[in-house]
Amino acid sequence: MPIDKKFNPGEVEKKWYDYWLEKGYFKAGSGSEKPAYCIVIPPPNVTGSLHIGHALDITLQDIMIRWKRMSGFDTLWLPGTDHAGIATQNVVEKALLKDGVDRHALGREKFIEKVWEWKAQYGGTIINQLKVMGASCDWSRERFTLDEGLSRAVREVFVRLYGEGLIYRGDYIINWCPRCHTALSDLEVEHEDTKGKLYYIKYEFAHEEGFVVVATTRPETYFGDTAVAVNPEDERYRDIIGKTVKLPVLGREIPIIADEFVDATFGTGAVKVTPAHDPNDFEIAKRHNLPFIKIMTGDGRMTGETGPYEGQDRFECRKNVIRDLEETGRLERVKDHDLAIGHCYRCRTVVEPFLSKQWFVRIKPLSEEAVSAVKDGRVKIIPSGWENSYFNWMENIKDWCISRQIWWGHRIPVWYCDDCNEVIVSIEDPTVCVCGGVLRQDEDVLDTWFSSALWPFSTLGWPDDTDDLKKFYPTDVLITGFDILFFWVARMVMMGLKFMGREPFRHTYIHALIRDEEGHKMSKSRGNVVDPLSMTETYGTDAVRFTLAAYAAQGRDIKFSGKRVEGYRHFINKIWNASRFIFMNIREGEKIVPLMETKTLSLADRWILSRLSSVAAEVNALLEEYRFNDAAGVLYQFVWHEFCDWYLEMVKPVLYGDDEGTRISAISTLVHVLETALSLLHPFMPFISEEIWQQIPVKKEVDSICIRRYPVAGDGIEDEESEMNMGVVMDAVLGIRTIRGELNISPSIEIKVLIKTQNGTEDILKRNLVYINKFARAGEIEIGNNIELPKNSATSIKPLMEICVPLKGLINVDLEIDRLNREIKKHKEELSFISNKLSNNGFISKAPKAVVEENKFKYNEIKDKVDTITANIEKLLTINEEDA
RNA sequence: GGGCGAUUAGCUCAGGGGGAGAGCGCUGCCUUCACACGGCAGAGGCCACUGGUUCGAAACCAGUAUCGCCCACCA
Repeated sequence: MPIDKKFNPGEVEKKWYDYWLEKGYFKAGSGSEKPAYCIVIPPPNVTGSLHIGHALDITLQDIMIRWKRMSGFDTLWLPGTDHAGIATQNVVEKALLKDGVDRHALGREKFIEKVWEWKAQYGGTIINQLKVMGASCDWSRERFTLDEGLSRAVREVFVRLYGEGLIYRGDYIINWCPRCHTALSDLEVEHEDTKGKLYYIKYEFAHEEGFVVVATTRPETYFGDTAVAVNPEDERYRDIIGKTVKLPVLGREIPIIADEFVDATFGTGAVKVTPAHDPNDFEIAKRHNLPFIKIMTGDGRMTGETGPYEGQDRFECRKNVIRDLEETGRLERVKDHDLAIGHCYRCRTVVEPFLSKQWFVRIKPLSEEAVSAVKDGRVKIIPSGWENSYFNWMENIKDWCISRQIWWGHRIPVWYCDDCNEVIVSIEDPTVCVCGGVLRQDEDVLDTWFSSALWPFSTLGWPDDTDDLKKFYPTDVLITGFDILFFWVARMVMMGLKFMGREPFRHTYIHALIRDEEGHKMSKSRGNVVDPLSMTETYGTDAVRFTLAAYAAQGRDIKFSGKRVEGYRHFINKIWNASRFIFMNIREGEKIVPLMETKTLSLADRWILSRLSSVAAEVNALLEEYRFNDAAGVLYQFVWHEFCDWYLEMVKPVLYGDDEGTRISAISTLVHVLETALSLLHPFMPFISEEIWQQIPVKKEVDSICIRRYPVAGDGIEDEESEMNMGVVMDAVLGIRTIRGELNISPSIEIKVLIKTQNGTEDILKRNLVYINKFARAGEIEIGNNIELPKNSATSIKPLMEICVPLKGLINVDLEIDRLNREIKKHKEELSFISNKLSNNGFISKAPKAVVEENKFKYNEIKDKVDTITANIEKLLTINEEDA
């Protein structure tokens, strides 16, 4: 029964993905009796395209979902996309600009229409790419954060938080991106260590001779100064508190005040206070009732408050200010100074601290509960190392600025009446004010992360009490990268607890970042981005998925390269060819006997079935703990080395032999192990496992491997004795192979082998002569407890046996002597190590009995081995002498 | 400034108180009827450093060094 010589991933992937969709296997059924298992996808940006980080995310989630689906759960993997306010607006804005269209000229409504058009055109891209990766999402439940339902959830949450006083509006210093023209939350600012300068500027007293020197990194902000502050304890400045100084150029008089905040040891100990452009100064100003003067516009240009500098760009202005101060002798000195400059996380522009009226979430009441949820285990963070970061952030959390001065997003559901100053906060759009006046909706939209924070319940139908919500909330696990732990994970916990009264997910598995081959972060500017889709085209999706899983050890970044994927493609190839081999040996029209009905299982059959049992148990246990790399490793080791290298070789004599009974058993075993192994592998490599499984010529209880029952220990046969006996046979084979390999005995030469056995191994070996014969290419094999070993021979000592290959006419005796000497050296080192232990009274008295016994046993074993090898060397030396 | 992580074979990394592991690479042999994207056999490591705990440490603890990351309003 034929199977293609080569595995062709491209064709197969498309075929089976379509098949799965058509059959509706990914659809969750709320009515099902099965227990629920749910994962919500971290919604990718709707304008985005799949990068390698997504690929990892998706692979791990799909492994969990496919595993649970096969394990009898009603699984829901809920997919969707995020409107990604600033990012999307920027993308569309740029595209329009290319056509010479400015968004302001277009107007708000028209612009938003354009974004929706854009979404319609490109929004499907990333969804299709998820499908290429094999993601088994329930596409019938796909959501978008700006959907009607989700928008309703957003309004509901806003209105309720406002009603409870947890949302407020006010003038505060926020982070402002002059390019995106919007406020940003603290999280959206990325600090970058920069080598900057500290400028020392002289402020002259207004009514007497002399001056005070202040130090600043942003000299251009001095136009907004409304005071100079010193520490009240600072002796140097005690006398000048209360005096006034004049600002250079402007001549405006400002007071010298005392405030505890000032660190006397930094700079000159005197600080310029710029309340509208610095968060600390803002606080100082509130304490001292200082005025707030805005010196910069929203796009980073200087205002009329800066006199001659009006209209200049902030950086240009800085240069000019420094130059002018220097020319007028007011720049005392300039010092190198390292500082962290904040950049917009969407466009990399330097952000400005900016006084502005914004909306905020009072976050402390929400964060406290979110902390307890993790502390008492309602939410488990895996790996647990991230808990500290989570607590640290939650405990130092500051109010969340949620308003954005952009157009694409959920518009804030607040209306103002120009006539009576009424403020209406409402879920439904109001038409007119109570006073009959005209209402005007707040111009701002909400932070994208505000809607993402609701994702685990808004997608399930909240605020309605839907069946999905009842069945699938709380979800089981959230899988994502650590980069959005605060942005998203933490906020979902807060919002889920607040509005559902339950945690949004029981586990959150935080995976590492994928880096390039050299360990650098992948970025477009660096040009080291690996495109996962071109990888799947080159190597096949299964290989990419398996690679990602195999490298996804907890807690460490993954260095990724095509070379590694290539390595695992070899594994795919191995699986394909092993299957091909099995199919080749099934006769035309042959009916495969179910394993349970076979009566003549050989040692090899029983051994591989026992191993299969252990492997199934291990894989399940490892997946339960999100140890993807270990699970992948166990499967790799089992399939390649145990199944292919040993078992397939061992059945060959049976398959080509003429004992029909053992052949039938072997075929049953082969098919059973193949089918089970493919099932175990399916979550990791869905396509090839389906392709091969579909071709296995047995009666199937289901139409796809993806809904087959996931194997457990009972799918094999636990048989310790067979594993032990097989170990003996393997030892014999390995011993002979070592001799052959190291003494370079050509494979074409058939050798004679003598094995001197002890303690019942004689029987085991005699019963399994066929294997030794084949693996060792031994013609004549003599086995027995009391056989005489010839002098002129190469030897290999294994537990319970001494293997002997007569050398006469085969090889150089010196070569064997060298080899044995090397071996004896190794053993002697080991021996002295153990003997040191055993002669240590502390060890004998304090170490566990079993450990002591084990060491004694080992000592004797190695001692015997050394003695035997020594004797063998003696014998060989005698021969050399005789020859000479 | 605070916190976290890493340091194990040439490379990439698992492991985690009693025998140093894997993959790739390397060396030798093998074009054997599933697979050369293969098979067999090998070589290769004071598990970063210094102390401590212990009968026993690569593992646990403390410190040091180097690298990386996260958080942070000292102008």
